[in-house]
Amino acid sequence: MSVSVKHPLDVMIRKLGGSGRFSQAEMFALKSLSVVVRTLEAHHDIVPEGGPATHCCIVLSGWTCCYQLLDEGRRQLLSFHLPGDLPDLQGLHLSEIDFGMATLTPAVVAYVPHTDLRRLIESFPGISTALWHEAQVSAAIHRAWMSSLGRRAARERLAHLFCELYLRLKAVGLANGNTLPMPLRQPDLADALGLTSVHVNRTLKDLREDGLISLKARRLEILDWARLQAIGQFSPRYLHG
Amino acid sequence: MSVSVKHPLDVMIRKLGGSGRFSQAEMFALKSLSVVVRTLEAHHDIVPEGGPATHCCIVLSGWTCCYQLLDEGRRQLLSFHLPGDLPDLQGLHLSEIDFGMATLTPAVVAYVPHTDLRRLIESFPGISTALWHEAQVSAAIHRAWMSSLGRRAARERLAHLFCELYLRLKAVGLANGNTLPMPLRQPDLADALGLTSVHVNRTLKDLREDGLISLKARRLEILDWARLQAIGQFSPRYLHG
DNA sequence: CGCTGGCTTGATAAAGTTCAAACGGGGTGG
DNA sequence: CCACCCCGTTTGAACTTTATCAAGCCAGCG
Repeated sequence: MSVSVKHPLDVMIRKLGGSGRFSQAEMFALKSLSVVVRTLEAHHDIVPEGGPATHCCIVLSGWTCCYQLLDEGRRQLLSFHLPGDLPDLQGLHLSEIDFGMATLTPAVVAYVPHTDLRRLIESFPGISTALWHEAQVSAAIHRAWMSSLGRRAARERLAHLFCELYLRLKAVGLANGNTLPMPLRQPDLADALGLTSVHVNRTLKDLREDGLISLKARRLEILDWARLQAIGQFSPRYLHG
Repeated sequence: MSVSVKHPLDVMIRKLGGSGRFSQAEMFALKSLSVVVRTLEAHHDIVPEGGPATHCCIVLSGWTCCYQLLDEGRRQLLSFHLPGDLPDLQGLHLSEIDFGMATLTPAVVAYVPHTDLRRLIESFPGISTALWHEAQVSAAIHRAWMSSLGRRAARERLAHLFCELYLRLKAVGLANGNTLPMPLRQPDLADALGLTSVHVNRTLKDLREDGLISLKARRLEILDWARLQAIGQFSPRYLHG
C-alpha cells in the first residue's frame, strides 16, 4: 500500500486533471519541480505589470487576480485565481507580460521557472496537453468576461460572475452547499465588472431584495440558483471546454 | 538555387514566425498538412457557436471574427482575424467550442483536423512553441479588449481598436502608408466595442472632426497616429509579448 | 471607546441607448 | 439610362443606465 505524502503542488496537480491523467513518470516530473514558495499578505502585488516574464506562479492557497492599469486610477481585473490555478501560464511563451498580478486574500504561491516548465512540456505529452487545456480554459473565461463587459447589464454581470465563482470554488472543494467565501470587496467587483463600486453596491442590494443572494460576513449564499443563472445567461459549458 | 513554390499555408507560416523559425523537418511537416480549403462569402458563419471541436481553421485571405450570442439579439465580437491567423486555435484542446466564427469579408479559409495539429505539436518542439506563442498573443489581445470594454470610454475604445488593427494589418503587409482597409460596418464595430451602432456613428464623427482619422470608401486613414494612440492609451507591447 | 476601512444612501450629471425617421449611394431591373 | 431599392449611415429627441460627488453609517479591532 502506497503512502501518500503531501506535496505542495498537489492542489495544482489535482486541478490539472488529477493523478489519473498523468503517467508515473509525469507525476514524478511534476513533483520534482523545484519551486520557490512564498506567503503573501492580502492586497499585495505578486508581479507588477510589464516586467519580463521568467517564472510562472501557482496559487497554493488564497485568491489572486490579474489586472491592467489605465490612467486616472482606472483598473480592470482580468481574472480571479483560486488554489491550483496558474494565473500567468498565459505568459509562458511571451517575453514580457502585459498584466499585473495581486493577492486578494492572504495567499501562498509557488514560483516555477519558465525554462523548467517548458522542458516538461517538451518531454511529457500528458503535461503538455494538461497545460494547453488549462490555458485554453482560461481563455474561454476571458471570452465569457468579454461578453459580460460588452453586452450585459450590471445585474447580469454580477449574476454571471457569482455563478462562475460558485462553480469554480465547488470544483476545488471550497464551496459549502450553496455558500461560498466572498473575499472580494465591492471595489474589486467593480473593477472586474467594469462598473463603479457605488453601482455595484446598489445592484447587490437589488439582488438581495429580489431574494437571489445573501451576502454577509464575507460569505455569499446563492438563494435561487436557477434564477441567478437565468439572469446572468450563465452556461457552465465554457468552464471545461 | 531553391525554387520557392507557393503553398496555401505560406501566410500562416509567415505569421507563425517565418521559415527562419522552423527546422527543415518542421517546414516540411507544416507544408505536408492536409487541409481542406474553402472559399466563403462575406457575412457567413464559418462555425456556429457550441459545436464539437474537431478542426482548426486558418484564414488564408479576408477578415473573420469570433463572437458569442446572448438573448434579445445581443452579440459580442471576441476577436478579429486576418490572413495567417488561426481564429480557433484556442479550441484545439477543448472538446467543445464556446464561440462562433464568421466571415466579415469574402474569405478563403483552410481546415486542419485537431488530430493532425496535435501530432505536429508532439513531434516538433518548434511548431509547439510557435503555436503556444500564437495562442498566447491572442489571449493578450483578449486582455486588452477586456480593459477597453470595462474601463475605456467610447472614443477611447475606437481609438484603441484602430491602433491595434493598423499594426496587425501592417504586420501582414495589408496596410498602405497610414491607410488600412476597413471592411467593418458600424454595427460590427459596435458589437466589438460593446456599444450601439448609433453611438459608434456619433463617436466616429467626433474622431473625424478632431482630425484624427478619415474614413470613407471602406478605407480608414490615420491622420494623427500619436494622438490616436494617446487617446486609446494604446501600447503595442501586447501584440507580441 | 473611538478609529478606520469598507458599505450605504442621496442628489445630480454624464455617457450611452432607444426609437424613429431621413439620407445616400451603388447595384439592378424595367 | 433612369428609377427604384436596399443596406448601411446619419441625425434628432427623449429616455435609461451608470457615473460622480459627497456625506453618513456600521462593524470590527486596537
